[in-house]
Amino acid sequence: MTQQRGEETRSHILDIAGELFAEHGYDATSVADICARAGVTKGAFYHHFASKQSVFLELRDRWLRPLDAQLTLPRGEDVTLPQLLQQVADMARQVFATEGEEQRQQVFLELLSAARRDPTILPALLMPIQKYRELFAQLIGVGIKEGTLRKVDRELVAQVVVSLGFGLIMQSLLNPHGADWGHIASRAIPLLMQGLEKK
Amino acid sequence: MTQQRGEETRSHILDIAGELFAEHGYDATSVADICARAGVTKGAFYHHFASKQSVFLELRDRWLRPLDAQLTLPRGEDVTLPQLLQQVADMARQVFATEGEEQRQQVFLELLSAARRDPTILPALLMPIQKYRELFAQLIGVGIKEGTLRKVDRELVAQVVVSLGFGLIMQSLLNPHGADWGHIASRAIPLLMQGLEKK
DNA sequence: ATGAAAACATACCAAGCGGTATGGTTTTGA
DNA sequence: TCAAAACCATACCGCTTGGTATGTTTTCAT
Repeated sequence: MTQQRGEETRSHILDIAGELFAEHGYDATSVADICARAGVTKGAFYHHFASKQSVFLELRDRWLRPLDAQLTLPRGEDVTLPQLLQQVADMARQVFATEGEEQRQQVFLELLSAARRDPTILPALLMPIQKYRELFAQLIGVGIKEGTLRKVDRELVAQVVVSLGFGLIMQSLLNPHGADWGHIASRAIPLLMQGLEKK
Repeated sequence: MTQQRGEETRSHILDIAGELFAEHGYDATSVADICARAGVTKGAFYHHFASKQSVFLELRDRWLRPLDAQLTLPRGEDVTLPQLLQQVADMARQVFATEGEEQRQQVFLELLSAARRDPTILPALLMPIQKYRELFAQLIGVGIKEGTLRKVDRELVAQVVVSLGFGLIMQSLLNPHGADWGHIASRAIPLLMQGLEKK
């Protein structure tokens, strides 16, 4: 059976590998590097993991799982649209402020390029995006029925919102301290909703 | 002096390297791979290029240059805002339709991850984005003075537009045939401009 | 206490990498 | 025509890499 000490070093190796992948990328990180910073030798590493790639795959699952959970947050039956929007805006703000998000975003790039070489990763990356899109489409639909919003193509609007979020994340990744991305994100959504035209 | 045959094989190597970098990524592409597909040997390769990295840097310049040129396109003194917007929308559509764009977008990812390890690349990536942002901000300013648009934070709107474009590009990269991205892009901009609120 | 299984360390390897040294071939200009 | 320069091929090298084989220590149920 798996013992306690083993599980600790195993997850420790996983953590360190995550750090290094985020810092230098997957290819540029050698198994020796991981072992060195983790304070372990290759013997320990290959006792717990079959290969370097298997570590990456396990990290991928670890990073993708929370995305699913976050999706069901702003749901609810008897809430008004403005409330929901505020919730979404706050959530967007949190994405950029939460501790540990920086690393996750860095790894996101690694996953992106990995998805090209290994297409089996792609659906797992696409799924949350699609879920978000559906969620927003539904939200817009509610707004239209409420009479709060004009009759617009909800699919298109949802696509726009998701793309906007995507772009903001990417930019914050490129230039983390170039702007207050959380602030921008939280202001962008109301702006989108109230529109630009005069009156 | 540089001779003709030399220039041909040189640019041929450059092309092949571009293909392979787009297909498998920079790290996963070996010099031997490039030589093999290009139908040359290492002798030819290292006669024309100092290192593998220098090839990448030259490709980077080749890919970044057209971005600059495109930026000055929609300028002009005596054009109205609607005209400009249509121009921008059409331009956005072209970004996704142009032949060879797929490869450029693939390489964009490579540049993104490379920018992390080599921060000297980053400014060259950030510059076009900032230029676009300034351009749009100026555009919005014109619209406001014209009375076509409400008084809004032009910096914020510009940021939103750029982020939206960024997000669309990234999504089209992830899921090239999942949607008609050109169509979405060309419809998103008018949507942004006319807003969402009733009346 | 003890033996077996789990956890880890050490030493090593074949393969592939970017890059070089050197020598042959083609082109060019005088 | 002919030497010099540009062009390209072959063979090789030092180094790093992911991975393995094997031995040693730690843990734990009996």
